Amino acid sequence: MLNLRETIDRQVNIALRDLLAPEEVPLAVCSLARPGFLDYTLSLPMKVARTRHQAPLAIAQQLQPALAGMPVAGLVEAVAPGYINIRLADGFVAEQLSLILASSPQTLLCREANGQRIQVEFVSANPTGPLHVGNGRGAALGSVLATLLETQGYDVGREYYVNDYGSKMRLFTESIAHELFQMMGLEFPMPDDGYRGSYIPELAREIFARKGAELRSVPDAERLSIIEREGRELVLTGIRQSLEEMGVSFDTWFSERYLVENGWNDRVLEQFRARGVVYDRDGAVWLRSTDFGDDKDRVLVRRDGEPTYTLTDAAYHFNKFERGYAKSIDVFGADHIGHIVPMQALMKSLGLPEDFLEIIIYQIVHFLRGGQHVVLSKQTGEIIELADLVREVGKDQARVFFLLSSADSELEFDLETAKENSLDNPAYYLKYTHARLASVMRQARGIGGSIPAEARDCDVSQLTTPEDRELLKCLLKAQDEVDDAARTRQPHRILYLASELAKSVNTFYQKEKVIQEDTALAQARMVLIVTAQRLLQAYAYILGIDLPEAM
RNA sequence: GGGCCCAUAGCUCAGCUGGAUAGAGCAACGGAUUUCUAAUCCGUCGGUCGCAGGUUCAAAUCCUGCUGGGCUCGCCA
Repeated sequence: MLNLRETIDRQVNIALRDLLAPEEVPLAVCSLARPGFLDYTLSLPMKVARTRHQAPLAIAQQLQPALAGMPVAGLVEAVAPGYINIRLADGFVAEQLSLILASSPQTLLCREANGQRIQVEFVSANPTGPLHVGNGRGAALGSVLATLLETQGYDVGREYYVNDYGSKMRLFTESIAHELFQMMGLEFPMPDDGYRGSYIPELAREIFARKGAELRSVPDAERLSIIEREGRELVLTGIRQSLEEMGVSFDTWFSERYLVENGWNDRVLEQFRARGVVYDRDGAVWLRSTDFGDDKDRVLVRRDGEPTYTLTDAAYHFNKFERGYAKSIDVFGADHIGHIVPMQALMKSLGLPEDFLEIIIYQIVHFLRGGQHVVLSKQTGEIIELADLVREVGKDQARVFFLLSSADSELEFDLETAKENSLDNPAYYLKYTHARLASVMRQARGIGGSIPAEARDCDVSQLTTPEDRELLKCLLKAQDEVDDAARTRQPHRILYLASELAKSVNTFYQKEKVIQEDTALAQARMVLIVTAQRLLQAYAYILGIDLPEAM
């Protein structure tokens, strides 16, 4: 599908080539005019009025004739206080509708492959327990962002970083061991900061059932590594499963342990040494990260010889780079907000490209039930596991509700509303709208009407009501909006676009009859409905939600 | 105290490269149903865009300061 702004800008620049000074050219960009209709507007006259010592309106009038000749233009008007409004030519609009009809929901909003590889890393919760409801927001944002970037032609890798090395993992293992050893009639002390969730005894029982005999026959040290391996696998299986239930899948599950055991830390440390950005102090190895914008230097290797997460993070991102990614977009929760500066300093100190790492932080989610804030704790009996949430409200409802606000804003997730079939539930609204359109198509086919596959001959001039024009506007601006959403990394905007489209469809539906005498108007309306449905499906594809044929 | 995020209608939130009268849903009130799905639609009510400066022909949008809320500041990850 065409990016209209780009297309129009190009034609504007050609039309005005001889009328603009070089420094004025960048100002010749159009945007969608505000109130209704399909006009694209150029505010250039007001921007150049001062340097030209002319009234904006006079400049607009002066440029108008040249623009009137553009292929995209139907009507070009100079209006006060100095805008030039460009109404699209009907033939051009019909061509756009044709492009939509010729596309599948998966390809409709897609641009050509650009050969660049981008990784989106998201969720990446420690494999020391099941996913928490809060992880759902990262799952939704990351998965939709990944698909959104694919529409822009990127080769996207979805990755989950498994933090299966280090002190957290040891605590996890020892917490299970404490339970498990009891079952075996042995003793193992519960670590001070051990994990105390009810899933720990469950894991212990599970491992005991599967590996009990083996555990009896091996020495203590080996027992712990068996427990660690088994515990990790069980937890990861659960995590993978609850993400799948939310419609989220990954291309790679990347192990931290793998990094460490395959010498990536050492490699990166050597690199740091070669670049002269490390020093030894108090028995530890430090990175001079303050040279790269950090507010303090960071320890890379602890006094006890163990690598810090800082070193492993450096190794991990260096590894991503070595795997051929031009960029890594990491999606983190608000508790990682303080990591941005140190992480970027790390990238700089490694000599990675300036724009290699992008970090998206999403703010916290508040859950509500019946208008009351839900306190997430086992004591209150409220659900805290993502899997339970998805089971309660449904996959699509969960995805949609996690996208209800921009990642930068905190989010209120109302569990009751998510289950309701009402207007304040966008998931149902989208589904209902699609089913309604599908029903119209069925009726049209039933009475021998044809569903158009081609719109080039569609007489767009028939579409004159505000409802017609509003729907056309939704269709034509779609690619521009999606490109913007991808560029600014704002997946939630796709949900808003879909809801806006659905609203326009329903308003149109209520006001205008589609199935009627076979006239030019009826044909044009049918094209409008079919393209609207296709676009709705394209948005749903990016959002990862399913739209039913009937409800 | 430092860093980052947020502050827009009674509530929850959108608001794209600054542009023409600041939008949506909910809530409140009033309408539409012999009809292609009323699980819908229309209308009314509702705003000093946190405050104060600045830049600009033009600021919710950009800059500075302030106020309030959130997250975060480990040789944990």
